[in-house]
Amino acid sequence: MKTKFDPVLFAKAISDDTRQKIMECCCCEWCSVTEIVEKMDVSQPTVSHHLAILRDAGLVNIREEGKQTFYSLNQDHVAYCCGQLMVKFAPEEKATQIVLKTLS
Amino acid sequence: MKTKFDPVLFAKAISDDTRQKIMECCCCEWCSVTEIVEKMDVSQPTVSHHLAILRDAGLVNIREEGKQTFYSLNQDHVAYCCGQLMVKFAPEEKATQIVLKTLS
DNA sequence: TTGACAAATAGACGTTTATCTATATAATAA
DNA sequence: TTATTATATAGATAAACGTCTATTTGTCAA
Repeated sequence: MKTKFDPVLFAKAISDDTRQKIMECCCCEWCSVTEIVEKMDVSQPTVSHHLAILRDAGLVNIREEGKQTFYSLNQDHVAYCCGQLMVKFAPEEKATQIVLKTLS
Repeated sequence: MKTKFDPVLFAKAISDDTRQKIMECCCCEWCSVTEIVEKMDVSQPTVSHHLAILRDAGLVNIREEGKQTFYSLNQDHVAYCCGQLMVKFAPEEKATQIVLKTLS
């Protein structure tokens, strides 16, 4: 069971270039905050801030280990949100019908 | 042939509540600006402003007819953008593989 | 040609957002 | 305990954004 889909919350969460870069960083692997900071050109507090926004939108998985916190992109939720966007804003597209079957 | 996909441009375009309401208005039918304004609770210039943002993101089709301008949501492009988002941020999801086949 | 209507543009204003530095919190090591 | 490292939080600041009113542009009818 998914939490209720909020299309504006999702869109806002991914609507920033820095956040999309963070999402790319931890798309296919767990990354600590420090590792993410090293790949970005913004400060550590800025990265933490963006991670909080992604977390609030349910877009990242979190694993705490000692003093480190690891993040990974929640691909499942990304796919779900994109599918819901398609249902809402592309209901007559063939691709939407197909996604709908796959996601439900 | 599609114009190059810009995931931040797309996300920004749909990241506002008013714009999403406009998108709903003209999702499945052509609407004049006046018709859209009537269904919304913002001024006509505000609607025009948001329509311009949606237009710049390629998200609406436009048809001019006399003194009226009709807009309709470009569902095809919405589906394309959502699919590209899935490819970028949910590459390992089954749904993404399936969408990819349908969109290409 | 004048008036009315539809839509876009200009400019002002307040809010939100992205960033930074400084600091706090928490965990580990010496 | 104290120092160090990792992350989060607080507060300040500047830029971006959404909205409004006023005006302009363009089309049509009288």
